Amino acid sequence: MEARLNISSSGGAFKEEPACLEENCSTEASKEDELESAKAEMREVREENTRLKMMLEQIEKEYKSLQRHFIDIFQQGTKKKSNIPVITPDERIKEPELVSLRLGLSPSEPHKDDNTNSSTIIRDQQLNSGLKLGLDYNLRRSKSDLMELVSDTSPENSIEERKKEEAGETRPPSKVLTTAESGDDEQSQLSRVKRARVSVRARCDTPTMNDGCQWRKYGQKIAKGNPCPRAYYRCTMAPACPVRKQVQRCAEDMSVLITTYEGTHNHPLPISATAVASTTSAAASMLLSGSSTTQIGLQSSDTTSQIHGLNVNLSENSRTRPLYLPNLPLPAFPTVTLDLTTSSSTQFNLFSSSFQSTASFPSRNLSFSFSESNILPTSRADGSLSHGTIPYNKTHIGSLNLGRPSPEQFYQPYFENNQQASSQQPLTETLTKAITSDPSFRSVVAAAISSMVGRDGGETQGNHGGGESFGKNFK
DNA sequence: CGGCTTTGACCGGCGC
DNA sequence: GCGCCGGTCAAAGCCG
Repeated sequence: MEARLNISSSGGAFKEEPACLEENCSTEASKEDELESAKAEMREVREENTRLKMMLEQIEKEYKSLQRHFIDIFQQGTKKKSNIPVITPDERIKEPELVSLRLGLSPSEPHKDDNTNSSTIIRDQQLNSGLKLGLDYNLRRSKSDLMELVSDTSPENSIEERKKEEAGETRPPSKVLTTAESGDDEQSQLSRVKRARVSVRARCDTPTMNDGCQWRKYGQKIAKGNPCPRAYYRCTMAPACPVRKQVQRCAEDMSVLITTYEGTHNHPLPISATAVASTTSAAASMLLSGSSTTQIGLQSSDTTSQIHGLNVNLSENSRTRPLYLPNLPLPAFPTVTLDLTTSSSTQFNLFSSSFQSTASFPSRNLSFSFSESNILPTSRADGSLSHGTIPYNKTHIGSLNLGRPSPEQFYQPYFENNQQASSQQPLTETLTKAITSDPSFRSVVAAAISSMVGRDGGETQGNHGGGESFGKNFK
């Protein structure tokens, strides 16, 4: 703001101090002018402050409206599942790992005006600029399409596999991968996309996380730099499912379990597994979409910003590994990591890292922060959402718990206090549903993510398979 | 008995 | 070419 402290050079009257020098009297007069201008400035500041307060009130109203909607979803979910214990605020306080979506202002810090206002502008600008972004996992598909529903790190990949299936090819999972990796440049591109991995870091006491899928261990290795063995699992829900995962404990913090998913399921999944897979798919898609986006606007060093309450960490760490992955070697393929381990602020970090050859995959470091003081969203028991659901999920919800109980505990720190049916609902599902069920939420997340991905990120998303998975348009 | 885990062997990529 | 390392295979054993 321009300071208008005009120093008047006009002479003033010398009434009380006739002996004063002309210079001193001139200073006295200019002080009065200064006082006046200061008063005027204060008035403007007050008006500006009033405007800001009004804006803040409006934002708070929007936030509370969203929060009510959030709570409604949560309560409806708990009502339909009468055996689900309702989480009381006290329980939430007791459980440090309990995470809840904090989109918008933090209740504990509701007056961060600058961030809020600026982020509102950013959101509006980005939404007006035709943002295309999505987080849902496309529940509108037919059952046949479900064969390629989840972990759609690449729609092309799905098409490729579908062609193989149509041709009656039955290859061992490893053969499928190796076949896809050979060939011309286009196939090379596909393979690069195909090999995108999603790593999930979460505090977990059990050997593996319960992600809703059935896995069979097929190998174990001691990886260099980590005394903890790395276990290799293969999806056994379908005979030829190529999806694999690697499970390894973090060397620095043994309580942190690092699960890396790779591949695309070629079979329908239970809704719990769908949630996890869709979330990882979204992360992978975001990473892969970044292959054609620029880093304009990103700072060279790791940056944390707040956009609508989302802690967005942007980093260009294509060469530097994250600090909290000190013992993981740089993988040959782009990797997105969902970090659910931050206990203090309970952050949901999402970043990609680890590029071996070139930085063709721009690194992303998102940190979705969740406030402990908010209510954790719980999906409805019937999975009904505004985005619709698929008959498969409805008919298979009951079957989720019929099979052999998996020893895995997904996001166990949270779910250990909720051992009823709600414990079968992975956190990612609730988050996904919470986001996808509310356009405002989607806008908020869209603004946050788009600010990181860049303007062409949405377009790139759309090019990844006509709206499949993460590439769905928000509107 | 079927499915799973364990574990040593094997293979291929990569760097020197 | 050689060694290292990650990833996979497959036989053996375990378990419900």
